[in-house]
Amino acid sequence: MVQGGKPRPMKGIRQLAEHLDISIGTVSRALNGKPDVNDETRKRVLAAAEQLGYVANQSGRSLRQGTTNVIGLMIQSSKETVENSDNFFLTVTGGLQSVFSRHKLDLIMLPCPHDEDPYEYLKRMVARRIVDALIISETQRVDKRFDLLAKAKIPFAALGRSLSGTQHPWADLDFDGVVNCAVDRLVAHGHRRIAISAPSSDINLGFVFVEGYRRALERHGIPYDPAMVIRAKSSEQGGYQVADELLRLDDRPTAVILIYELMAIGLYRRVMESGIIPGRDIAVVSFREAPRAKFLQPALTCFRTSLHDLGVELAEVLLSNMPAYSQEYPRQTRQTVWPLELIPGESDAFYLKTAK
Amino acid sequence: MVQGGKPRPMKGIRQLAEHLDISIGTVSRALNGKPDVNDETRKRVLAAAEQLGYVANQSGRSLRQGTTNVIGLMIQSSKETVENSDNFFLTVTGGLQSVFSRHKLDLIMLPCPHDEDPYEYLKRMVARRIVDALIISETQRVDKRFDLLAKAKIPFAALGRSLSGTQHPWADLDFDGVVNCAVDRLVAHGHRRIAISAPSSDINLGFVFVEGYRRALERHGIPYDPAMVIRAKSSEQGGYQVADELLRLDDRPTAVILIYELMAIGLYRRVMESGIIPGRDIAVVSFREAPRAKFLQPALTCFRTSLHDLGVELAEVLLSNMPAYSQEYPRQTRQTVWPLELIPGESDAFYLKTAK
DNA sequence: ACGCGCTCCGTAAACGTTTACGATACTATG
DNA sequence: CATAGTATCGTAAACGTTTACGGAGCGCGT
Repeated sequence: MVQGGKPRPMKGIRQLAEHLDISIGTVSRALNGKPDVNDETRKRVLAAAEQLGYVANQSGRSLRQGTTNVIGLMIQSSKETVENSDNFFLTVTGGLQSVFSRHKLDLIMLPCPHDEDPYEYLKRMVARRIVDALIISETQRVDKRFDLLAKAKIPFAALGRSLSGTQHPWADLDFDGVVNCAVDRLVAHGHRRIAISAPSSDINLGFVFVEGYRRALERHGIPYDPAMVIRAKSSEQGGYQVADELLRLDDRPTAVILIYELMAIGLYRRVMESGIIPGRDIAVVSFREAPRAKFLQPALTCFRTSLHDLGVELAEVLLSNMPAYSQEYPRQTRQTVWPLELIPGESDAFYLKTAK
Repeated sequence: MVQGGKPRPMKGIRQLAEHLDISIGTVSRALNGKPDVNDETRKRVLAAAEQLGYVANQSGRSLRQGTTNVIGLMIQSSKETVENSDNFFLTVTGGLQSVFSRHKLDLIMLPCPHDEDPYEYLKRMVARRIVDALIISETQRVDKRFDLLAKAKIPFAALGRSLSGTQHPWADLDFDGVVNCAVDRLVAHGHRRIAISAPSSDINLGFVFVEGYRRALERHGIPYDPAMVIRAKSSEQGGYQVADELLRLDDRPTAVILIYELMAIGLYRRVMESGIIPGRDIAVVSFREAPRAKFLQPALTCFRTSLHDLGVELAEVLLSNMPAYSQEYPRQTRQTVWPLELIPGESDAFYLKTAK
């Protein structure tokens, strides 16, 4: 019977060792599942650790092994993001964690303060060595952070593509595919004057979206008209504003593609104020489905995907780039575009009599 | 001219020291602003550190001083939270950071995985000693986490009150005040049959909300009817469901108080399906303003507050409980209820002809 | 000359782990 | 019986900091 003393506050592995009358090295090996330890003693150690509530001090461990078992997810939480993201991050985080937890990796979120430069913030976080690897989000078209991370030799992956070196690993929603599908559908309905909304910030997804739109038009032989691209915030207000600008045009579009579904709420509101009914007088197709807009009438045609699974994918992209896990997650491609599924509604259900 | 060698990869304070030909102790003191160092040498050290890109290894520092300069904000991101929180956390986080950054404290968010018990998760995080202090959110009515944190002697504050020991520091929205104001307003309009929605989870704010409602009714001599309390998720769907249940009642209420504004969207939708117009046939008052619902017609009567400032307040509550900062943030009270401001709309603007 | 206080700096211990290495006891093999 | 091999364990160094302690140099008053 070793069973000695009541569980006093545990100081460290040393106390645990002398409580068991075993050397500190063996205790460490037992706890970490190293082979050089007798099954019997390992059981004793684990039991005692459980009973005394011992857990390894992360600082000591990190200092020794140079690893923290923590993955960081940097989010900007810029003013626009806060208003729009609609729990985008929390959902993706769920997917990330479902993978990481299998490897005893913890995910923490690193919110960059509004008043700090994201680049400087990231630099600080990298320097602090509080995480083993990083996921960055809201990638800009050219994003200095990629160079910083590459130079610091810290494994990373991006949620969202970027032009800064295409060899960087990332996972991104399939903006190309979505906008292609939307244009195809609208053209098949007879539309040739199709407007599109783009985010007001210089986040890269906006460029990808508009470029895909442009190429899709080209494929159908429709000339690209810059007046058809409306920059607006990705919120209800933004949608309202988009509708406002479109109504003001001389040559009004017959269809509009929105980059974020919340915008549809504002757009519906504005066009209805002018007696225009979506799905009858104007076709509306929106990018990503938001739980919010399910109540729109007529039902919005939009695209859906599992953000949770996107998180899973992104986690695997990252792990394949971490030396300690790369053999477990082999990869041929380091970039993935994540597909979305069309949800047909009634907002683009009417056929336009082709003029020509 | 000390200026030697090109900036090779920095290993630690030791290399920095021998680069400067100064002892390692002095370098440390210089970097940390300790008094026992000549101004001249301090400048040299800081310059060299900047030039060589040296930053202290956090693990080493933490190990030595037992402090990390990191504050953790635990969020549950349960299924319900993910759907509702509507960037609640990101906004509060902004306020938290604006205070913490003044003290060189970094905030990280700790999202508890869906499949892990929050208590166990918190225990792990505490044990890891990755943070100096913790903020927990979504407090339950009885929340074991308070005992855990108290026993671990780690400074903490809660976003949301709890019954588990009223001496714990927290900041919370003024549910009492809001529901009182709402009831008063409705009663003044002649309503006496007032329904209320409550969250389906056992988060404490639900209890506070309903209890406040109950006391307010009592104050007006209106008997409390359990049938008037509808449990539902705090989402559009939940609002839809609330309306559904209310319409099914024999003795329908003439007014309803919602705990979350998003619910109003679903509720509007459902009652309108039955030809009932909010603000004419039924009075609707909602708790917290969400940017989403601004487009509702008729305009919703609800309550607004600055979640950013709530974050500031909460940060100060926490700091006042951390020994290193408590003299800078002295406090008489450790709990604060955060006020909200009524935004009158038209959804409760009609006067009921008092029956009696 | 002596002592005292002050400024500045170097030395070394300590924080809690992990792990390379060697030591011991025991088993199997010749 | 000698030797090699194996299983298990103890020892001690190392990770990068911070900081208590003491020492050197200096000025100044007695």
